[in-house]
Amino acid sequence: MARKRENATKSNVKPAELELLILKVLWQADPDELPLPVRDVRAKLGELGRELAHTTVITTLNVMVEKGFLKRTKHKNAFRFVHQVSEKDVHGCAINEVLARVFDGSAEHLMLALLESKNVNAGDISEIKKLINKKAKELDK
Amino acid sequence: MARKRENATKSNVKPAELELLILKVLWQADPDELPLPVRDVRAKLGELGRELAHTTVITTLNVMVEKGFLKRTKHKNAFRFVHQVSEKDVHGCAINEVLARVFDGSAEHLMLALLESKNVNAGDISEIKKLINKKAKELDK
DNA sequence: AAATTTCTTCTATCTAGCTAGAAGATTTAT
DNA sequence: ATAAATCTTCTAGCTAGATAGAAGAAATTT
Repeated sequence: MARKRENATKSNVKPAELELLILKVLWQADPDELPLPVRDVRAKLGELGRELAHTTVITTLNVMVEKGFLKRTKHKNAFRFVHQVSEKDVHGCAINEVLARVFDGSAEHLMLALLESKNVNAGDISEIKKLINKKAKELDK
Repeated sequence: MARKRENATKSNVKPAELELLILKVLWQADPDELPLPVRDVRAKLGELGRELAHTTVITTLNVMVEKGFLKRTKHKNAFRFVHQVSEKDVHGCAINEVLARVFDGSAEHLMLALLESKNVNAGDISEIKKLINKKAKELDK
C-alpha cells in the first residue's frame, strides 16, 4: 500500500472569498471543538460580520467538501465539518498564484510592490529583513 | 481648476484574468504603436496562446473601458485602445489585495510564504535581500 | 456597382460564486 | 401525541467573467 503523503503541501487550493473565510473560522477554532456543526460555523461568520442564512452556509460547506477543502462527518443527526487544507497550503498557493498571475514569476517585482505598499510600515520592513537574512543564512550552509 | 493627480497610485484596480492579459499586451507594446486597434490586441493575445474570437476581444476591451482601465479613441472608422492604469498600479493593488485577503494584513506571513515557495530560488532570495536592505537604509535616513 | 472585408453593437450562452427559500425528515419540547 | 425546532437537500435567482454568433454599417476590392 502506498504511503500517504500527509506532509506534502497541497498545490491547488484556491478558495473563493467566503470559502476562505470559512477556512479561517475552522483554523482558528479550538481543536477540541472540531469538527464544527453548521450552526457554529454560521455563528462565527456572524461574529466576523458576515451574516448569512443557515442554508447559505450549508451550501457553501458542501461545495467545499466536494472540492476537498473540508471533510464532513455525521454526529447524531447533524453534519459537522473540519478543514482538510492548512493555512500553510492556502498561503503557499496564494503567493504562487499572485506571483505567476500578476508578477510573471518575478519574486523581485513582487517584493518591490510589497515594500512600496502603504500597508507595510517600517516595523514590518525590519521584521521582513530578519526573515530574509535568516533564510539566506540557511541557504548558505 | 484642481490639479490632476497624475502620479497618484490607483488603489482599486483588480482586472480579471483576461483583462490582466490585455493590460500586459498594452504595457509591453511599443509606445509609438499605442493606442492599439482590436486586431493587434487580438493578434498579440494569440501569440501568448490565447486565441479568441474578434468579438470576444472587443467585448472585453469595452468592459475595460467602462471600468476605467482603458481609454478608447476612434481612428478613421475603427477604435483603438490604450491602458489607463500602470503596471505599478496593478502590482500595488494585487499585493494589497492578497495581503489583506489571505494574510490578514501580515506582511511577515506573506514573506514567509514567499520564501518557502518552490518558485523562488536562491538567486531570487539574494536579490530580495538586496532590495530589503536598500529599503531599510532609506527608512533609516 | 456589386461583392467582400472589416468593424461595431447587441444578444446570448456557460460557469463559478453568493445567496436563500421551499419542502421534507427527524428530533425535541409541551 | 401534537407542536415546535432543527437540519438537510433541492431548486433557483443574481452577478461577473469568458466566449462568440448574428446583424448591420462602412470601407475596400474586383
